[in-house]
Amino acid sequence: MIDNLKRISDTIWEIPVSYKQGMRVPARIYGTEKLIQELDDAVYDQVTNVATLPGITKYALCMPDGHFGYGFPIGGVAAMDVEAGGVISPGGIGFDINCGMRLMVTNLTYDQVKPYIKKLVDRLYERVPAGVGSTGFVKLSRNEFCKVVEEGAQWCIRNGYGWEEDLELVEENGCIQGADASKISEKAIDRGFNQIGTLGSGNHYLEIQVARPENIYDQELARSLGITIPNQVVVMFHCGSRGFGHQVATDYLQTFLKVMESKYGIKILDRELACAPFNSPEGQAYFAAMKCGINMSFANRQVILHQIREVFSEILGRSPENLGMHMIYDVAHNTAKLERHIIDSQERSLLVHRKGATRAFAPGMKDVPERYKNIGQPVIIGGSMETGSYLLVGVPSGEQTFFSTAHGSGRTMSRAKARKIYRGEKLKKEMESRGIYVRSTSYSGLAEEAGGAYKDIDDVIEAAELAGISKRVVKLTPIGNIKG
DNA sequence: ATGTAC
Repeated sequence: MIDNLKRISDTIWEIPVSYKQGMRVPARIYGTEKLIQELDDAVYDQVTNVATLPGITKYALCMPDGHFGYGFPIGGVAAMDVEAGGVISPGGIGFDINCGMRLMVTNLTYDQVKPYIKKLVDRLYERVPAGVGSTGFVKLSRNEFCKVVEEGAQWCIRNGYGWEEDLELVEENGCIQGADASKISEKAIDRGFNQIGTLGSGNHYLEIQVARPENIYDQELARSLGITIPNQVVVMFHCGSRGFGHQVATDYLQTFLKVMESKYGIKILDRELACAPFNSPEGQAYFAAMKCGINMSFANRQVILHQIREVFSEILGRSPENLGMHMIYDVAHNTAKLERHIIDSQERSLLVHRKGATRAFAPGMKDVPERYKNIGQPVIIGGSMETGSYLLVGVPSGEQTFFSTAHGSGRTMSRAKARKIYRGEKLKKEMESRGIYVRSTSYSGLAEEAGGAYKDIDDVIEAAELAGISKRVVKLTPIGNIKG
């Protein structure tokens, strides 16, 4: 397939509209030659299917961590012009609505934390429920849950889960406007109301990490983001909207399949790309329901953050304030958001689908928190539990991807294949011998997340930087991990 | 990702 691609630069590859009937725009895949060679052929099929969707603007994009997903590739970005019949598609957002990353610093060094790492991880494992079907300690009535999904992390702050200062460091200040609980099903409420403060399973995790001096790529940017001492300990976690978001996506996929062709005359190449015009009753209902998923996820991460502060405080015998447990940022990587972008020197309203892709706004842009205005929006990219993760910032040349970048390493093999190759018990021991203490709800789940089942995170980040869609600041390496 | 299937 690589021979059919037009090489735009070392890290940008294009599939022309002539590739497939119905493509409205070319597809562009980001990656080094090595990453492109490793890419599953199904991704080409998926990203070119996306290029046929009504209203798609400029390109159907796939980020350097791209891999096969439901309908859209994971790593997919598609911006739909809502004034030109553009659609909204759950497959372009993901079942786990507002799956995302949160990162917090401490004022502790690796040497200070090392003696406590097992205690910390064991206690975090108790206090942050993980695994399929786990429920949280926040007891809510169904009515109160409906408030949470409309108010997001702001509800949490009012109810004592976190600090006022946290909110400005969450995308959308922790509450996206326009969430409407009357647009979600009873079934979604049933699945979600006891899931606030839970990690989930699969690739969801909570990790204690170190910013080693040799892994800081830009000293000044690192300092501006709060990485100020050598071997500073930070806490990163990855989770989403649990069964709640999953149910919202399921509900509206069904709705869209019913009306898409009969009512709106939209023909698609893959049922998994079910969609509706953004400006239609069904499209608007899903948009408002999806925003409930976004807020549920912000609330989920806010409560987990609170739990982490409590655990560190308990184990280390100091208050969270005294431990300097301030947030760096919380960023979503499964959303569709209405944004203004300049297309061919004209400002347009675009619904930007980012599915396994992170918003990466440049310095000076509206919606970048005041304290990061001059350096750009922080981007948190979770690697595998063995290899490490990255903190990056958005850059002006990110305009080419509607200011989007990668979200993780990207899998290179199926979960089933990883289970055949790796053993969870052995992996746990090996990781421990390398200084990473890990707790997991399932050994098979652990095997699925082996570092070897993922692309090389360094390659992905390098590709994103060379392509000019984000700039790396620091690589963070794990010392403790709780695996969902 | 997910009460891992309606």
